[in-house]
Amino acid sequence: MHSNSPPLDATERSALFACPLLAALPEEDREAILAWLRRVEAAKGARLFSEGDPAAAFYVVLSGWTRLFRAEPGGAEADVGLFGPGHSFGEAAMFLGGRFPASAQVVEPGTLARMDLGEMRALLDHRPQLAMALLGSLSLHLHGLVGRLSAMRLFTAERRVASYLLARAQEGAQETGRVPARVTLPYDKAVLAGALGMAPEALSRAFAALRAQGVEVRGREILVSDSDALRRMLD
Amino acid sequence: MHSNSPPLDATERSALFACPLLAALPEEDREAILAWLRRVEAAKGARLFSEGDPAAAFYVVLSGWTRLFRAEPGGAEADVGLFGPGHSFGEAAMFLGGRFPASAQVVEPGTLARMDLGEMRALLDHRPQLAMALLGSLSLHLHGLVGRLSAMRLFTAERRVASYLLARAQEGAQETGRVPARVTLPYDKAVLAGALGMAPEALSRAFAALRAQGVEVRGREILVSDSDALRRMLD
DNA sequence: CGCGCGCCTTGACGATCATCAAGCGTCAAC
DNA sequence: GTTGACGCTTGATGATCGTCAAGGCGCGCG
Repeated sequence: MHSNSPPLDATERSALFACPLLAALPEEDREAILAWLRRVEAAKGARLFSEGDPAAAFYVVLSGWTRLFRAEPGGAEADVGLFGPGHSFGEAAMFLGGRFPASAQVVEPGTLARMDLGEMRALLDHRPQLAMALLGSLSLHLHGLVGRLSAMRLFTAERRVASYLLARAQEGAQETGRVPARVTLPYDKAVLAGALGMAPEALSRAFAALRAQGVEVRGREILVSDSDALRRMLD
Repeated sequence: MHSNSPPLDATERSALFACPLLAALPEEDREAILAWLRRVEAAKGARLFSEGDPAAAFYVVLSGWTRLFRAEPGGAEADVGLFGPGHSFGEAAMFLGGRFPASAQVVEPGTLARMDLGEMRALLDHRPQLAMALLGSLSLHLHGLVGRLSAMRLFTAERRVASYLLARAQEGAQETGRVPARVTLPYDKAVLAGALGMAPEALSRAFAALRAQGVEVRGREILVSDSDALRRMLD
């Protein structure tokens, strides 16, 4: 850990090493990276970097949520990523000519680990495992974008929401088949709407339509009383 | 080159080494890869692999064009990539649990170089430069998808077409500012439509609307008589 | 030459979804 | 308790684009 950076607490450390980028690294590489990480606290709405900025660092989310998006001069924005604890973002900028192709904004306050890209590059030259870890991480990001892009063209807003709820429900319900499943949104509905590629109003309407399939929304708590009904929508 | 594979002609070799994946490699690594490549001839419509298939190989396009897409049970398809001479695809599957997340179909006949993923993995362990090359290649793919995804949400079909024409026009006109610029489509319009995220009918209508900006379409030949008019659309 | 087949265009229609605007609940501050 | 801010919902409207259907154009083949 860099000298002028406060130490990580237990939760933060576990998020850090849950990250695909670091999870599989040998102890030696982990420590080399740890030595260069800086802990960053970020308030809701904070901008970590903007499209076109010189790419100085990448981040691992320790707590909170951060979205990546591109903006138009007109003011419209399109989200291209949403990252929570144990997710990394910005690594690819290292290989893309030194500029960030998107902006990053914290949508739920929390802490992040910030890693200088120059230092990362230097480490990379002597640590083959690190390159493999990066390859895995980039592949995951690639896969995520392929899923997003195709979902947007293949599924209606309502189906995308149903799909999201199902994924979150069975990820929460490790304890097999609890009914009704409860999903707790970790961010504002407007954030979810952006991630699913729709306007907040469209998300609200999708929830309303899904009441017919046993979906009950109260604030950030969502009850899914009949997950089979949702599954049937996605055939 | 693998024993039971015919040799590459000059055009094919130049496409191969124009590929970002191979261009920056030291001579030694290039030859190691060359030794394992197989030349593949592909007819129009040929399926190289399908979504869900075990990921056996990745490809470099030597001539012709190949599209990557995801399909829905209902039959709808969403394109997630379109690759021509000097482009590689499928590398990421090596790190994604052994299955292709999308299907590949040849849309313009030609030849490809096929590289076994298992062999690639073996090479990777002893050749750090190869890992760096892969990182660059994946980053490029990532960047492409970010561009696609955001363009689809931020721009109308007509603007996406205008943007495509501009990019192709000034890429073709290395000889500064020839007017009118001529763009030749290397594939069917239906393929372009898919790549731009629209139905073929929508592409046709976009072309019709762009006649007002001096765009004249005759088959695969497109004349752009006033590229400034196009640029003005994209503010 | 005429026929048929792909590929593309054009028209008509409808579905989906963004946008604008208004209203409502919750919560914190005063 | 009232006020106001904020996040969300709901309604009304319109733009964009997908879909279905019909027709045209070029081209190879008989």
